[in-house]
Amino acid sequence: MAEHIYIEDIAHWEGQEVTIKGWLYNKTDKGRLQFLLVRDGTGLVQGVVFQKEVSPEVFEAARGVTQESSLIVTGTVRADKRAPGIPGGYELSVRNVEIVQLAEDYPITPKEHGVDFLMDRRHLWLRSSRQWAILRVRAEVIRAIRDWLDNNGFLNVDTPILTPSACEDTTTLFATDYFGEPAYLTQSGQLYNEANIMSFGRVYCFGPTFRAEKSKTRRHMMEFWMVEPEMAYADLDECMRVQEEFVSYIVQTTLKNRAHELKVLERDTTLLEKVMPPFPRISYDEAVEILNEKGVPIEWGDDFGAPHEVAIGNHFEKPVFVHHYPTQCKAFYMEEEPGRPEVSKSVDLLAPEGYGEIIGGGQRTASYELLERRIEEHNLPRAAYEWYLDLRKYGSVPHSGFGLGVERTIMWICGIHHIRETIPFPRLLGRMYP
RNA sequence: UCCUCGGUAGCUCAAUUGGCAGAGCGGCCGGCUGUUAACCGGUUGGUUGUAGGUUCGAGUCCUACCCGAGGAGCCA
Repeated sequence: MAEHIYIEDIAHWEGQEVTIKGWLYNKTDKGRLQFLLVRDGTGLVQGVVFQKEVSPEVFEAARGVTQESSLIVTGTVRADKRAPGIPGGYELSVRNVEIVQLAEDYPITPKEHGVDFLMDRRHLWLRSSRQWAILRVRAEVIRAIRDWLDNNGFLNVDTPILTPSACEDTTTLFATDYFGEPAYLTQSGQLYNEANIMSFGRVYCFGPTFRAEKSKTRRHMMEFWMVEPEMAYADLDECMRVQEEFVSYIVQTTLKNRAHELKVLERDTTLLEKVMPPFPRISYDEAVEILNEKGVPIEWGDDFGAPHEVAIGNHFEKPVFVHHYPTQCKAFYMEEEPGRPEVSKSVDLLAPEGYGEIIGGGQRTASYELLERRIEEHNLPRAAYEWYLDLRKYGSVPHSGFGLGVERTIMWICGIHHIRETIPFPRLLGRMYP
């Protein structure tokens, strides 16, 4: 009885008879020779079926099996340089083929398809090599995020998804009914993080966040995942130091553990390999100068649009910090720069290669009076923020934090064009199926 | 919300000035012992997004609507 193995381990089984349980990815019919490309979730391997070497029943099964049928193949593992697959280089001399279920008219062929067609069939599109590779990178990025934070003094403290009010005052919220009271899907766990650090020192929350903005670009989704570390007794410099260590670890770990997947994606990893601390740091003032020199005009005081982020990101080979944005561009809780209240202790991290902002963060104001004033200036409902003000009343400390957009990070690492492919079932403007 | 582009066979697309709606792929049948999105021969396949209008004649022109894509703003 042949042992059931997974394709990712196939190199360990050379010369032995094994069983692989999976689905038919593609087939080449050469008459008396059938090539079955089989996937099992861990990889892709070619089964070779010679008519002379199997029973007529088995050969008929191999000849008649259709794309995406579920099947169990048994055969001997053989090294062969010609063998395609992931990891490739090994193939199966097939002795037996058992069809579990014959798929009829699988709609997604190995040929070209349009976005609308594929998105309507996202539940099936996930089986394609490219999607498989991206989502395996996603899992690795998430694991790296948790590993680094867990191993560097951060405690995972969960923040609520249903919230009574806006965390930030700028963006649109998804509203729902909470037994007669309005409730909103969270757009950030940050304010709760700030409460949590006063108990735990360094914390992070990690979960889905929701923005009801009608953004229709390749970089936006209504539902996306964000990891938000927050640190007591950390200033802006410390915040940047943590970010560059964190991001470098995520990138290097993924390069190491997901090399096959990045190869499937034909990702040129030259620049990713250089993602190591320190990252260049420029002030908003310097960024404005660079932009105007590069012919992407901007006036001091304006926030960056996509073209500005891309231009600055492309100016450097590594991710670049832009710090001290104008106070008016950033959220109400940002700390002011002493002696220069028109700028805040904020920092964004912009990825190279045109991927734009992947982190937003900074030092939060520790002052009760300043926070109180800002809440007023932003016309926020004071009552909803009483608890948040309390944090400045009982042992306030300088503190900093940031939020990393998981999907944008995956886009950058995978080198892909659109954010919709970085999550299994994207929630986009006008699209919530499947 | 605004701007731009698009909707023709299961899929990806073509159709000249308004004049017989086509090709490749897929499917099916046949051939092939090394294919890598195989190849070769045959075959199947249409309410041209919807509703009106102009015209001898509309995929093509006009009006409205629906749907999709890309971008802007905003953001991660």
